[in-house]
Amino acid sequence: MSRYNFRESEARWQEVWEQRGVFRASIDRSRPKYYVLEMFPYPSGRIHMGHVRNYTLGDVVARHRRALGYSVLHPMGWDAFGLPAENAALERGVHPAKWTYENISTMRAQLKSMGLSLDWSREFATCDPDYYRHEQKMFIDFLKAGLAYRKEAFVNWDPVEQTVLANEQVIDGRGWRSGAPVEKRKLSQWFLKITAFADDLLDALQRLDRWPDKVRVMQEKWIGRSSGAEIRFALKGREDRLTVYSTRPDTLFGATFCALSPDHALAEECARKDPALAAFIAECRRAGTSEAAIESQEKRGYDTGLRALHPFIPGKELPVYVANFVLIEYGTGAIFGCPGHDQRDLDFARKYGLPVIPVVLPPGADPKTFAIGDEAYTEDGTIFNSGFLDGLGVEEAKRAAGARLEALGAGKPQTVYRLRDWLVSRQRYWGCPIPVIHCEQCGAVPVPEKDLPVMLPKDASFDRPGNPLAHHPTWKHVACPVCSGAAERETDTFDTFFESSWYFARFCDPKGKTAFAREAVDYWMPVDQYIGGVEHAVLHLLYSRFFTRALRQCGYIGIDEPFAGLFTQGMVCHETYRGPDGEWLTPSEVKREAGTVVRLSDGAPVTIGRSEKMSKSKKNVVDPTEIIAAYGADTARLFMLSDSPPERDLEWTEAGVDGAWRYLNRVWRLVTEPPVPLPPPGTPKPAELSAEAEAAWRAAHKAIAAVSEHLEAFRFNVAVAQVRTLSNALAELDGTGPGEAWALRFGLETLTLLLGPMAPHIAESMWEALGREGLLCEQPWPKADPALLVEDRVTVAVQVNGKLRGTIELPRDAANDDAQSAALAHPAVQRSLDGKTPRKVIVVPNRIVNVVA
RNA sequence: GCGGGCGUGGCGGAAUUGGCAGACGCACUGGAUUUAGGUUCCAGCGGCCUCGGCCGUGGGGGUUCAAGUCCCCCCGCCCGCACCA
Repeated sequence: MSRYNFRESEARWQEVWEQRGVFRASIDRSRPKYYVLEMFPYPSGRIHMGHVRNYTLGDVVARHRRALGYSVLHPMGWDAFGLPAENAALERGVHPAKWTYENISTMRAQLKSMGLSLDWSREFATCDPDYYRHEQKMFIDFLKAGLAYRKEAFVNWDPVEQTVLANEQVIDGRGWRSGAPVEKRKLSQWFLKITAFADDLLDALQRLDRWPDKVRVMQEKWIGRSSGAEIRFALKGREDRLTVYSTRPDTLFGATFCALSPDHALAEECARKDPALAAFIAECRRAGTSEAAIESQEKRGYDTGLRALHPFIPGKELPVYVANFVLIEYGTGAIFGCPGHDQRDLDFARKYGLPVIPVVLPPGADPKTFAIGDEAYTEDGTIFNSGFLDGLGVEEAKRAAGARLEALGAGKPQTVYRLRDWLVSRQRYWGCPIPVIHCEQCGAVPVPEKDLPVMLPKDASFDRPGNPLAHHPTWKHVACPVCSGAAERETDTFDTFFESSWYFARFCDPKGKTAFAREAVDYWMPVDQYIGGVEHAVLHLLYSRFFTRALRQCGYIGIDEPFAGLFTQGMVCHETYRGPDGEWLTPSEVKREAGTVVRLSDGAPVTIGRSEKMSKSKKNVVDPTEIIAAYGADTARLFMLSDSPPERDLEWTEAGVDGAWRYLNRVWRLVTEPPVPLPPPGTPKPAELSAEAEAAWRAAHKAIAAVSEHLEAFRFNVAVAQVRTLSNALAELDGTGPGEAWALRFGLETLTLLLGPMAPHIAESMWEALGREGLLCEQPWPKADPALLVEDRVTVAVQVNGKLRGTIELPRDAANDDAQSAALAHPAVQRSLDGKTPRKVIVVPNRIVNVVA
């Protein structure tokens, strides 16, 4: 018995594909184009199973589309700037560039071992100056177009490391490495004006009909368009006014307090005269900056002593608090509190003994007795206790209140977005330098185009706290491009989402002197199918949508939406293991033994934990390289596609990999050791087919139809099951009857073609073993004959009162009367009816007969 | 806290979108062949059962001739929340 030699085979086919350049993309106007893109990887060091899954899914799409006759673009590159490179520099003394490019070469080799149908000639890394020079020019164009600007914003500042921390690096108010209490600091930073496109980004979501609904909903919520009113409260004894935003101006008569964010200018002003308030504000700032942290903590406040005057009720004063649940980033950073109709306000009012005035009456409630208990009433109803608004519905009252505010000069209706402008400044070394020069005389001046790119200095030092670019002895000192006086470079670099917001368009012409060759971009864009993790559902995808619009406005490209189709894959998970001392163990450190799991080294008992996303911290990782070395890429790919639907989490199991491996060997035997010799390739269908031959022939056509349909719909697990169903049918054939050897060849060739996108190496070998000319990956996708998909006879279920009592065989499309009488004649039906006369019989042709007694 | 998603045998999952629940696998059980090689082949495999059936798609209610699928309420788990990428 000859075993399939995957090592020899995979290496050979990969070389053949590369030598013949079969996956090279080119503009070909005689065919429809198809651009398949998987989210490009961050070069962290080695590929992980998430990559294997992502790139397997994309490769199935790419190979399938190629077989369907499309001109396919399927490129690969590296999202190469980012924090981990700097951490490596700090921890191991490796330069970020060296670390990054070495990782890239390791990971490139790993990806190549997967046999992906990529056009490697288009590869680039975003840290290549030839890449990032273009985004520096884009930024300058954005500046000119008013899409980039500078303003002050709060950051998490680690006083020991002298650096800005990400929210995830702040743990319990302290820096993750230094342990020092994190300060909120205001820094002057660069922003991109994504809010300028808020309405368009929101409205265009409706047209992205090949995106998952959940992603569209997430983006919709993220943009968070709301209409309400801006209300300007007069302050007792002061000239200035307090501006708040509310989505519920209809509840203004129920207002019993106002509240400021701890970061509000007025709060800071009051704190200068009130040390206890200053202490309260400091405490709020320590509690964490993320929206999650702020909104889930206990509501607390501090009375500033200021009193706001109600715009509609003369003489009514509202206390002004500083409250920890008011976000500075949303609206105006100040609110009015209506405890009756907002849960947060209610919690706050109860805690501080503030009055609760209901102003929205639920339908059917009695205005004399209706009162608010522990729950605020947030549904629709009729306004009451509200002067001129009484009797209106919530929506009319919003409009009426807005109009009255405007008439009084105390506010106006307003639309507000949750979406904030994109802060792109990072105080880091390993990123694209922001091409601006700061001059005392001339202000912030863009670097002239002839001086681009602004390159990172190679000789930065990472051994002391702070931004290496800022410390560099010479790099930042330059002459002002306008007045030639002494000036300094901007030492901030771009957020790495900047690079990933346009790489997809660069792949159309990756070596061009300008960012985009219009001909190539116009031909290939948009991406027809984009594939990646849901974790990017909002930020990366929204930034890319914005960036594409900004590039269009600046004349770079002609489209708005970068990704016509989107697919978000699930995570790769694995069981977790803990040894006797509670320490995490990797799957390779344990073994299964008689139903339990023990440690490989000493047989100590191991506790099995639930399956979780593979992560270094829990050690539940399986290295793709080891799997590919042990089983081959095809087995790994097939397992990735089997069982779990691609959008759901996949559990990696040893048994599942074995199953995929056994299946491929089984298929190999089917092709190389058929029960009878196969007729030569191209033999015409014989006139006579045995019943078995006919069944196998039909099974092949059904498999073509089913696999095609499921591949289109991203149901790859079902497509794999259908391929297996075909191999089961072919294994049944003994080949001796009329036409059976022919049917077997037809079935095996079909099987090979269908398996091609999933397990491309073994499929090439099968094609060769079947004696066919040419490369399998260049064969057209097979077509199913619709006439062979339907059977002459069908099995129809027979129910009595909706319960299954048996089945009957009928000719296809039999008359309803025939179906009915056949069903009534069924012994089980007679038994169930027990002499009763059926009241009604429902016949669904070719499916079911339901006898209602 | 807010937002999003998911619950079907021991396990992963399937089910022409309202029409035979459990396709295809994994695990397991019995048998055959080979037996030191990540074998292969055959049979069985939701639960209960008086062998005629009864119960079963997280739980409870509803619509319908018919519900995993549609509607209402509840429970559990997972993910995101703006400087990780």
